[in-house]
Amino acid sequence: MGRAPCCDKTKVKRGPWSPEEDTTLKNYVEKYGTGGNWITFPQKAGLKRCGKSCRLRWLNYLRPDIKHGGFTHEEDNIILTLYHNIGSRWSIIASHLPGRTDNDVKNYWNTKLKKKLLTASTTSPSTSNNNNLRTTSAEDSDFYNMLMPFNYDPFLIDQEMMVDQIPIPEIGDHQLINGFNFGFGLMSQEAHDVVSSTTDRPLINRDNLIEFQEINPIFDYSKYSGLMALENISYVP
DNA sequence: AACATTAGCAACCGCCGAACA
DNA sequence: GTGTTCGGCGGTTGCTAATGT
Repeated sequence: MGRAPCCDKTKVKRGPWSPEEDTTLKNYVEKYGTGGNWITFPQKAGLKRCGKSCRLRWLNYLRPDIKHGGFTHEEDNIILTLYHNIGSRWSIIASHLPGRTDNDVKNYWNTKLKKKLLTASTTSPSTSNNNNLRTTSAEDSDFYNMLMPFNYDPFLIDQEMMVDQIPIPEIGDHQLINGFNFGFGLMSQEAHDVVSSTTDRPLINRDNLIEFQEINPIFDYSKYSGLMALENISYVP
């Protein structure tokens, strides 16, 4: 037997909110607050709505600090960067975008960003004509593409890391791969040792490269000593 | 002009974990 | 320790407007 529903769906209004309902909800919250209990809120506020519906309406639409309107390129970058780091944890991503809600970010991702990303990823880096970023070599692009089927995303190494501790770019070269400006670099053993001993930057080390060599012998990983994790990505619109 | 398709977005659903009795 | 309640979350649905045929 499943959980009891939070309210009797036959006795509450559903669907789009009317301006009158919005006003009632807004006025009540501004005057008395939410009372710490959304389930009993509708009765207290005089709304014939489910408590969850009231909560959603307030958080996603009526809150005074909500930002309406299109997303900026800067916001695009933040969403894409965080999505690569932590996946579809929309509430965390939204918390880094003042005035945006998880629902907004989720909708924006599903309707626009995902498509942009697909378009970008199907565009060969070597044919990109973007002048701001130099394109990567075909070999580097192949290298990254090789990682993806193994689900070996450098970002995932530190998935537990707090999102506000994502390493800030310092060194490395920026290269345009699949529509992203990657700040990673294949390193000498010496450089790899220095970086791994002085930062907590996620790294793919030589052992991992050897693993990849075993899994897919077509690409020659043996000439690399390490791969520095992605430092920064920015979406190329 | 009429209909079909697509895009955008608000709202709902159901699961999960924290808090509490 | 166990069961219940509620808030929060991500996935999904469904409505409306915009666009295409």
